[in-house]
Amino acid sequence: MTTFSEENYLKAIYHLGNHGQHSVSTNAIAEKIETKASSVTDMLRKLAEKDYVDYKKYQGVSLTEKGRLTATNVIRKHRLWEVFLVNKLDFSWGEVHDIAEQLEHIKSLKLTNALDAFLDYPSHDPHGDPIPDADGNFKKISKIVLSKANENDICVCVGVNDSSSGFLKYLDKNNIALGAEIEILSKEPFDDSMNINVNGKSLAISKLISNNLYVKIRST
Amino acid sequence: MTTFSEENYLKAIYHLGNHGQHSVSTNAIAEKIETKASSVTDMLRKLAEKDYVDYKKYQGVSLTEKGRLTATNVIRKHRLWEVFLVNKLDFSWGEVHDIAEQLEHIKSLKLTNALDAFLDYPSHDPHGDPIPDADGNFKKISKIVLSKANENDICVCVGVNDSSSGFLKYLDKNNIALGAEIEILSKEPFDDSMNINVNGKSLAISKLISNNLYVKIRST
DNA sequence: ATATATTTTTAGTCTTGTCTAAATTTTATT
DNA sequence: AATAAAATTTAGACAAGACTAAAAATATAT
Ligand SMILES: [Mn+2]
Ligand SMILES: [Mn+2]
Ligand SMILES: [Mn+2]
Ligand SMILES: [Mn+2]
Repeated sequence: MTTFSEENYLKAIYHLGNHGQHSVSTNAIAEKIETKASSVTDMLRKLAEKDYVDYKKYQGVSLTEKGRLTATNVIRKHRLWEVFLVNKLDFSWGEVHDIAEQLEHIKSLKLTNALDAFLDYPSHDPHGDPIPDADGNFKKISKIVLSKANENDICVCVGVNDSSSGFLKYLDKNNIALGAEIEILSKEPFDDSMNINVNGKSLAISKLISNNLYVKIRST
Repeated sequence: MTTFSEENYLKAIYHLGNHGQHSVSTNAIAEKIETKASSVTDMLRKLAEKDYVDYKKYQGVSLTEKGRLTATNVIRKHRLWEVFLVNKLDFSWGEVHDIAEQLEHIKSLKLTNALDAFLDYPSHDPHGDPIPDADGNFKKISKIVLSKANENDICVCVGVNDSSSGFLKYLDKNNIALGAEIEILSKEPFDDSMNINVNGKSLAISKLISNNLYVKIRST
């Protein structure tokens, strides 16, 4: 049985290592989890002891299969609960993350599966992030960051890279939600800003915005 | 902010003191929470320090208003989550308690209230226990223990005193659920057993059963 | 009233997860 | 290759929450 803290470390290693593929540095974990590097070292030894990670001193850390499965299960629960909060309890997409951080640690396989069924087996959470199945498998979708789209492209918003409530509020204010159609009117090479058309209104967005919005190109 | 452990102690004191009315002994808490008396003493000092309880050495402990409110809020969440699991996710009433023990510690007033609304403001949980409102107020219903009913009484099952999965399974096996109509056919004074009629079938039940079933007398 | 039994508290230890400060290893720079 | 810088680990401490064993207070029984 894993503790809350162990689960948070596994999740961090998973995300930092890009789906648990490559290994991760102590400092990166410390920064992500907002703790000290020495605390991370202690925890890595413990996780290695329990076979959740492969760890050799000074060499970084990577998830074992057991660790990867634990991490994806926590992520699965996190995202299912986010869907529940938005779809069933009418929360906005900016309000759900902190609550999901708590709910993701509830231990009951039956509950997770029942929730999944109750929500009609959603494939993505309210921020466009894919929900892994019980075996930790994601379906990959081909999404690009909006800044990579070209002039005259018409795209659909399919996700956000930054789920902070500040960014989400900005999007709400400008009526950009998942599924919104975005047309690239022009791109300004000097500062990488772009003019887009969304919901009939034109809008100038900075590089910071376009780098954090995922889209799918619909047509050209 | 209260920890999980603090909340469990407050809940125990609340229940043992009969809705936080009278004071509770160290040993009683230890037994309820399945911990040692010395651990209880430590925690009581901490809870007193934080003004959740009134505590004087060797004199037992009672909840302050702040403590009572915290306890009822945890109980509120526990019972709302039980309703959610049974009514929305189709869990049986014997499966929900352990999961609710986890969910009751999730901290979000907005979530609790949204859940309450989503469930249509239920007044009782799946075991017939009343759900307090946000201010910690219960509506009292007049229920008696089945053993107190008289021959020829016709009653409705409104709750259980023992929520253990063993007892609930016994009830399920005999088709006794909340709302079931129970007729007292006869009472045996020697061992306090009774013959009842439930759903057309007659059934002999021991004192242990009739002492743990709450009913309301419907007619005579 | 005194002795005995029970309850409760204290003292000291342990584990988990965190921290600071110091030591060590690795990486980068001259 | 030697040195400086950065990253990582170790050593030692602390708080929360638990435990055991011993001491102290309260309750019970003679
Ligand atoms: Mn989230
Ligand atoms: Mn999300
Ligand atoms: Mn319960
Ligand atoms: Mn209940």
